[in-house]
Amino acid sequence: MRLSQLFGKTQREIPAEADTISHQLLLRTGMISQVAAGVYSFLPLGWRVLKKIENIIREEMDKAGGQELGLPVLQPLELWQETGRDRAFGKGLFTLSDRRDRPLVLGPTHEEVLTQLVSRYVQSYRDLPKLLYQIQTKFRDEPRPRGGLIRVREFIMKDLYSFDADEAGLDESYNKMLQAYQNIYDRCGLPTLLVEADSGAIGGKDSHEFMLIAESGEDEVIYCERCKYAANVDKAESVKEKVPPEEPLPLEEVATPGVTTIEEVSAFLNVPRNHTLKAVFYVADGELVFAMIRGDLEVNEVKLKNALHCVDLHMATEAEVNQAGIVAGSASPLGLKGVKVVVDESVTPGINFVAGGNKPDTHIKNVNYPRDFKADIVVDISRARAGEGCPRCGGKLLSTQGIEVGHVFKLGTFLSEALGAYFIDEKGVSRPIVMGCYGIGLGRLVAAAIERYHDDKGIIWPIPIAPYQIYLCPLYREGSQVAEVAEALYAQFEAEGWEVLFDDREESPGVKFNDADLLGIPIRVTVSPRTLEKDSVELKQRSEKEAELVPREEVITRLKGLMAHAG
RNA sequence: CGGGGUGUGGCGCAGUCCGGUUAGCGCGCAUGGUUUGGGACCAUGAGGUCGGAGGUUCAAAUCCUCUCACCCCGACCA
Repeated sequence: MRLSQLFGKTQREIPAEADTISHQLLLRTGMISQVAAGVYSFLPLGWRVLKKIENIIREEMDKAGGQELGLPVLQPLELWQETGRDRAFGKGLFTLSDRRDRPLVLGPTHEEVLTQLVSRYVQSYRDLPKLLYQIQTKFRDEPRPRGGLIRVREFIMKDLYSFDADEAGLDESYNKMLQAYQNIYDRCGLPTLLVEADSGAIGGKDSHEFMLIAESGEDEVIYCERCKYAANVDKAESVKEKVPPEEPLPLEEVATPGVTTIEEVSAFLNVPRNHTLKAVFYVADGELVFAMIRGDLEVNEVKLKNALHCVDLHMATEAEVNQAGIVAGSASPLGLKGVKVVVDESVTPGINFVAGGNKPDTHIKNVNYPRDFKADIVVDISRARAGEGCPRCGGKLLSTQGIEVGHVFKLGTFLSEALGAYFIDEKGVSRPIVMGCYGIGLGRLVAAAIERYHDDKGIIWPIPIAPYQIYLCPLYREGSQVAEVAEALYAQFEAEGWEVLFDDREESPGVKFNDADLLGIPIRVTVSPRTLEKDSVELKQRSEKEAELVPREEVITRLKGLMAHAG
C-alpha cells in the first residue's frame, strides 16, 4: 500500500476526547473515528488489525472443531422473554419496534437465537456435541461507554456456543476452548492471565476470564504469588486475618456521642477494627437487606448479589434505611424485624464485637452470633484484598489491574430448558442440551494490545496483528537512486507476500520517521542516499532502539528471518 | 441516574467574566519556490450557521431561558 493513497492520516495532536492511551493512539493513527458515544467507524488501517485478529480467531475456532455460521442482529423481544433474560439485561438491551409495532431487540449476544436454531436440528445424542460460532456485531446499551474501544455499545464479537449431551461433554468442550483461547492470545503476541470469574446471576457453575494485565485495566485481579490461583476480585476468595474466639461477655450499652464510622468507633472505644461489626444496607429488587461484616472488611457486592439471587442490587439511601426505622450510622442487628439479614462468615466466630445500638450516639459491646441476633443467610460476602491468604495454598495474595479480553462460561441447561432444546439420549430419555458460551470482543482486543504495547512515540504492534509488517521509508533526494531502489524493494517485498506500507510521500525524514513510529509498523526499512552509498538499506525494528545497516542483497534474507522469528 | 467538565474551520486552542466594526492563533489543507536522517522554511490562498432553539438589546461567540451532544468520576455492567 502506498501511504500517499491510504484513506486516513495521522494526527499530530492528541484529540481532546481521549483519555486512555489506546484511545488516543487509535485516533491519532487514523484507525478509528467516533460516530456517537461508544460507536466507532474503522478506517482501513484499524480494520486491517481487526481482520488480522479475526482470522487468527477463526483459524483457532475451526481447529478446535468449531463451525462458523451467521445469525441475525434483529431478534424478536419475545424470544428474550422466553428465557427471562430481557429482565436480566434490562436497560442494556437495545429495543425497537417494526412498522407493525412488534417489539424487536438488537442482539447483545446470540444464545437465544442459536439455541432455538439448534433445537430444530438436534434431536439425538448422535447430533452432539456441536461447537457453533459467529463473528458479528452485537449491541449493548452500556450505561457508560468509555476508553475508546475498551467499552462500546456496538462491537464485533466472536461468540462460540457449545452443545453437549452431559456435563462431562461440557467439560471437554470447555477445556478445548480454554486451549483455543490460549492459542489465540499466544498467536496475537498478547500475554494473558486465566482467572476465575463470576458467572453472574444467570451463569452456570464455572466461568473464566482472560485478562491482559495493564495498569489502565478496569478490572482488578487477585492472584497468588505462590500457586496458580487467580480470580477477578468480584469472585476472589481469601483467607482473612484470624481473630481468636473469646468467651462471650454480657451485652453492654455504651454512649458514643457523634461516633458513626468504624474508624471512629474503633478509636473512641479503643477496640481493634476487627472487633467491630460493620452494617451495610442494600435494596435487593426492592427489598431492604442488612449486610453484616467484620469492621475491617468490605462487602463484595457481586457475592452479595449472588447470595440473594436478585437482579437489581444497590446500596440503600439514608431515606430507605430510615423508612425501616433504623438509624444509619448506629445500625444494629439486635431486634431487627422485617429486614433480610445477610451475615458474612467473618462474623460467626464468637468474638465480643462492638455493634451499633440502633439509636443515635449509642453502641453495644459484646455482641455475638448467634446468641444475640439471627441471620437469614450466612455466606462469604467479603471482598478479597492483596495481602490476605490464598484460599488454595495459603500463600500471599497480590492484586493487579487487567483488561478482560475473553470470557467463557459453563451455562448448563437453563437456556435449553427455557427454549425447548432437548435431545433423546442412548436410553431414549429426553434431556436438555448442556451449553457453554465463549466470547472475545475484537475491538477491545485491539485496544488492549495497544495498552500493552506502546511507548511515548506510538504503537508497537506485534507482527501477527500489525496492519502492515514493513514500513518502507525512502528519503528522496533529487539525482539519487532512492526512488528506483525503493520501488524495486516495494515490488520485491510484495512478491514475497509481505504486507508493506510504502511511504512514497514527499515528506521530510522527521515526518516519515515519526509516522512510522506512531503507526507502530514492526519493521522499518529506510532507503536514502546515505544508505545507497554503501549499497545498503537501514533496518529498524519498532521494538528495538538501534537501527542496522544491511547490504541490499541480504535484505530479503534478513527480513525472512525477522518474520519467522516473530511468527 | 448522581457529581464534574467541554462544545468556536479537519485537529488543538484563544476570545465569553466586562456585549461593540472584517471571530483570531498553531497544526493540517491548496498553489509556487527553497529544502531533505527525527514532526523544515518563505510567499500566497481556501475553509467557520461560534452545538441547537428561543429571548434581552440599536448590537450577542459573549447576557438570560430551554435543549442537545460529547468526555471524566461514581452508580451500573455476561
